[in-house]
Amino acid sequence: MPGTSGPVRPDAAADLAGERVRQRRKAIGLSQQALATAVGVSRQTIITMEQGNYAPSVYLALRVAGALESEVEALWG
Amino acid sequence: MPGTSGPVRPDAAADLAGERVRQRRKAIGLSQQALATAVGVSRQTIITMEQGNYAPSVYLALRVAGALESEVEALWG
DNA sequence: CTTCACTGTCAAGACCTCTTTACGTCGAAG
DNA sequence: CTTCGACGTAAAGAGGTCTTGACAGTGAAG
Repeated sequence: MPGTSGPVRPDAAADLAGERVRQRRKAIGLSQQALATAVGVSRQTIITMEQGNYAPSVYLALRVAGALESEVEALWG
Repeated sequence: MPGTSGPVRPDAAADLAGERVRQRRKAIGLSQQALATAVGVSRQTIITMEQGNYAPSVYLALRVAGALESEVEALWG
């Protein structure tokens, strides 16, 4: 019983994905709302995602990576 | 209200990811149980994943991609 | 025929993703 | 000082992920 239940979360190390997403978003010049709209989710979702300690679905991750002109492995790997 | 709620799922087209995972797993020569153990989840999770219509967390996707010597974008993109 | 590995189905339960609404702060204008 | 955009927090609710355990079908091997 790894996590006992619930979505698979980040391994040991920290959850740096959120910070990477935030930096990439700012680099692209998008507001949280703009990114949210671009990937089709609520602003809350983006906020939570950047806050870390959050495991989005692969599909959301793929969309975000796309909107940020990056790759899933680069942001969450 | 895109999906109204719940994890972001695949867009329009079919959910071919499951089939890709299955083919890659067999190509590598792993049983569902072996893959499950390798990525640290239950066999049920692998079964459901190959069945399609399922949106794993990015982290699980990354582990599966790793175990199958592939990439997230290649399997779920 | 019995055994065993592999695959699949069903189901209850714990924890989580994502939504919507509402409210609070801060800095940059006007 | 008021307004507005961008960010943050809180909280309730629908629906999903992942777990465990039990049970069943298939094909290969003894």
